[in-house]
Amino acid sequence: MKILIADDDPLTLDALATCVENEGFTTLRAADGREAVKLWREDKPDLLCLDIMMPHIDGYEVCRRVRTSDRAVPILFLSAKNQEIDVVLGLDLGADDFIRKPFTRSEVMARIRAALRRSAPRGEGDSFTLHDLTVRPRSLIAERDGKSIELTPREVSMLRLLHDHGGEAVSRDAFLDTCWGLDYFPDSRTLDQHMLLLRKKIEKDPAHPAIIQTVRAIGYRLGGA
Amino acid sequence: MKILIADDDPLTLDALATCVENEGFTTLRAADGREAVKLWREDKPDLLCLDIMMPHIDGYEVCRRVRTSDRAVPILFLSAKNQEIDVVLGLDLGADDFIRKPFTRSEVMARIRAALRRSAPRGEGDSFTLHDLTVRPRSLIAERDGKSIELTPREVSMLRLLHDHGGEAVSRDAFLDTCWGLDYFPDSRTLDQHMLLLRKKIEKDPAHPAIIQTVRAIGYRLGGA
DNA sequence: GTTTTTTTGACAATCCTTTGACACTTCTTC
DNA sequence: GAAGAAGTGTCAAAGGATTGTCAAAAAAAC
Repeated sequence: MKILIADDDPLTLDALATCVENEGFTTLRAADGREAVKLWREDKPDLLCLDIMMPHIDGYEVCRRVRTSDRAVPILFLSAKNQEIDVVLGLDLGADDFIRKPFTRSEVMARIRAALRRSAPRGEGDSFTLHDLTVRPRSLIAERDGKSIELTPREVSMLRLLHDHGGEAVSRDAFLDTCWGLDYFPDSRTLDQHMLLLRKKIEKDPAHPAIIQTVRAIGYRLGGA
Repeated sequence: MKILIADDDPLTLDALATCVENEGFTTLRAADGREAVKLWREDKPDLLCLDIMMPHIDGYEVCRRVRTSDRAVPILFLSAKNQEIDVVLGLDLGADDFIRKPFTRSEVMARIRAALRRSAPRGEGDSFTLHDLTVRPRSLIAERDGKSIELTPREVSMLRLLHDHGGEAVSRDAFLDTCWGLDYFPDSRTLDQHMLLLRKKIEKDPAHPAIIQTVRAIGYRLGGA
């Protein structure tokens, strides 16, 4: 998980970045708005923390530019100590939350985690995660603890369908509709067989699936937690 | 759209409620936490605005209680003028946003709309609650205190029938008609057996059912709240 | 043409439902 | 009140349906 932090005050920037890094995230640091936009383009962070008052391009403007091409990535605004945030403007620009200085370390992390949690089930785009697994559709690969697992296109498609339902059960018909053709005639064990292989690949204990749980008479769903 | 507003200061309560109503929402007004919980149970609002400092039950506690049976409904916290909000605690309890007094009318509405927007696509669908139990038909699951109980399709169907009668007794014939086929001939213990298993699953003390009460010579009903 | 992926069919394992026997409670009737 | 009737709770086990699993064939991809 990469988090972009933009602040023109070096002290604040460093304090924030350190705090975020200690929680296990990677950080991208930007000293002004222009750099923030550049870094966002290049590295596609999973979340942005933007100070509002910055040289060249202010936080609002960064948010506006990002939102023109990504309306999903969470954006948090930071405000200086005695500076009013224009909350209404921020929300209209698509901001997700606001953090007023002075802030505590735990408050910042709580808000970041909350924003990530809210945004997690979306992400139409590239990679997505389920449990401790990161799936990269373009590479047909899933990663856990740095080790990669090769997947087939159909398997990725199945995982994405599960992911997009975020914990809700997905019916067998939905699988066949989405991952196969609509007019498919499944009087067979096709779906089960694919589940079997998929579980053998991604589950730590395929006999007791933690990621893909079966919902009898319905289909399958992502395991809780 | 119903919005619950809880504040022990009548002036604030009225100002907020009026403001929200002018935007086309219906409001439920609560003067303290206890009333807020009661109103929530009865009317199932689509969003909650909770003052933190309130008599009897404070905002945190209201949030905690609501979250035990509904983890989806957006909850916003209000803070008095010179009063610190425990943001970390609030977020951990499942709050969605915080509004510090003094607030402007447009800020409040922007935050409310943003919270509703976020919650909309997560539409829990046709899930419903009975007592402290949240039933999610699509996953064949009931949840209490975050722990989930697996159900069968028939059990979900039985619970839904009970729920739809909201406290009124449901006849045994109605059960057989609705949850089984119409032309079913049950001179047997089928229904009782299903009630037995269902109670074992969802009742804290199956010997003394609190959720599913039997009405002799009629059928069953939801236990009084 | 070789390798990978997908599909199929047979069978086993599991879960859900139903049934029958019996115990228990509540209501009716004497 | 006591006895019987009706209604319900409980258990164990049978029956039916759904899903898991394997090996191997078919199809697709390289």
